[in-house]
Amino acid sequence: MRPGLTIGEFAALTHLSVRTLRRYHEAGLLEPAAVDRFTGYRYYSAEQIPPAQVIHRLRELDVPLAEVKSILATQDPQRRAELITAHLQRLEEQLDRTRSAVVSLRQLLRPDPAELDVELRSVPARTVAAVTGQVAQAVVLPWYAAAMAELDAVFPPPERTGPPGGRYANELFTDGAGTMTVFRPVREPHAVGRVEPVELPAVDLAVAVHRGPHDDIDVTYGRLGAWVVEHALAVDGPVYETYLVGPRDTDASERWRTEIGWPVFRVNPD
Amino acid sequence: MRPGLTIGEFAALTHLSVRTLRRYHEAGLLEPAAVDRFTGYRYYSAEQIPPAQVIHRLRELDVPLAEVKSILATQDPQRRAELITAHLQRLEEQLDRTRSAVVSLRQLLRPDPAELDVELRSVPARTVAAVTGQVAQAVVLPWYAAAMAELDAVFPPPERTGPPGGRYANELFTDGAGTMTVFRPVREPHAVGRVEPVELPAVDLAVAVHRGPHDDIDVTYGRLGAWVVEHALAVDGPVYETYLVGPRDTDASERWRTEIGWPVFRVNPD
DNA sequence: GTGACCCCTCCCGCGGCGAGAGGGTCAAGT
DNA sequence: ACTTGACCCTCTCGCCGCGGGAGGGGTCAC
Repeated sequence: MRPGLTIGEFAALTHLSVRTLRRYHEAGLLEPAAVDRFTGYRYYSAEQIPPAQVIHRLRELDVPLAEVKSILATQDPQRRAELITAHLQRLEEQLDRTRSAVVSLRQLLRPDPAELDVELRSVPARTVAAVTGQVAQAVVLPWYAAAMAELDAVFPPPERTGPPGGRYANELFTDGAGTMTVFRPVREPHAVGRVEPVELPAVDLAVAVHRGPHDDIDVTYGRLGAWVVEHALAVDGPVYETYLVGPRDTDASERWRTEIGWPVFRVNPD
Repeated sequence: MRPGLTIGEFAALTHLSVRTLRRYHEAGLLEPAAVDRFTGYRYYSAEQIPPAQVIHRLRELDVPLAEVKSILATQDPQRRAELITAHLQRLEEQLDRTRSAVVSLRQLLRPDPAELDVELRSVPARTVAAVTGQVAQAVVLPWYAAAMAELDAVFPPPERTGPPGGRYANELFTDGAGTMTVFRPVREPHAVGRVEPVELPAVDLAVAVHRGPHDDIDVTYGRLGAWVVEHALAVDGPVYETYLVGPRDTDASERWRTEIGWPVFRVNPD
């Protein structure tokens, strides 16, 4: 009497490798229908083919094993579908990043980029309405969107005295986490919810304008950085962005204008 | 006199992390403009910002460091663009696989799949025109396309006596490498180029027809496998596919018909 | 001179898989 | 009953690119 399919047969049926099946057993993802107590041989049944395939597909979508496990453990198909769509959404975001990188790369490899106009500007201290937060790990964009929405809600157009902006710690870019502030100059800053009045200190900024969508904004950052260094300056402190024309103003992303301001100070060339 | 930018300053300018810059140095990807002989301090120059950014973008596209290195080492921009497009193409293929996995997953999670019609068929030995090869590692599809094209070229329509097919070792699916044969029954098989007459042995096949594009063909494979096991049979040997209606016949992929034949034998239930 | 930062090197962990070593088991043929 | 060869077992290591931490030294402004 055969106790079921051997691991090799099951591997052939599911198009998974033997090693992989063993790992899935070990991880508790796909328990063999029977395991011989004495030899340790794994035996599978035909009913295990569909779950094995589900795992296979999820892995092709780079769903981590732990998450696959929790998906399989979820009985409710509704809930299960949600978990899957959540992951698919993450894939979409990653795809967006990939697209950005391609655009950015093309820009970088373009033979003759137009000259970048950089202006040195001393900005006096000013008090603005702002939302500040310690943002971690890849939730930067959602946080930004929520903060900006809150700001917009609290201060309707007649209150606003200039375009919105943001102040971003450098660690945000290098480490993916750090302090960020989203702000807008308004007639009378006051505290509502997360929004509160904040005094931005006086700074000397090297300012350049990035044109178009933000896919390749890092290219402009880099060119601004190079300019700063070549002019014997050093950068210091969080960077400022001002959204002169942004997605809130026009759908035509090629008309967006983003002002980048990097705090600088003169280096003593001794 | 400052010898250049410190690694921390350079990190802020390029939005790369300090650790990552050190790794790139170690890997020979981005040599600092100067390294202090005594302290080991790395110093970078403004001219290194663009290459650093290129590396950054390529890494976002998951180009392995080794390949990034070879891209940077390539002087000829023409050649360089080729390397990059080659990688972008790989990304496209991966995207296709992802799409397939999504389709396949949906299919698997569908509550009530239609009954699968399976037929047991004894196929006598026959001699066909075939291209055979040891195919390795993810070049399966290109190899298939080339082999089929060669076959089509050698045997024009009047010579053909049936739809084309393939015979695929199971390891192809589990390990991604193995022996595959692409064949077509023709009036008079003869050797031309890689094409040669091959006698396919007689086999007992469990046969099912997969309808539609091949994205979710693994689902049909799994269901056929389950059927085979439930009918007290065991699978053995390479699987056969017959392309009743394929991309060569119609662009409407939902009308494709692929016959899957799995060699089986009766299990002694003693 | 002293403290606050910055920088250095070296080592480990992560995730999912392949690969190999070293050894036991199964089933068919002698 | 015994051999043989295919199959199965466990365990450990390597891959890739990055982060994190330990432990130690350098730089610079007060």
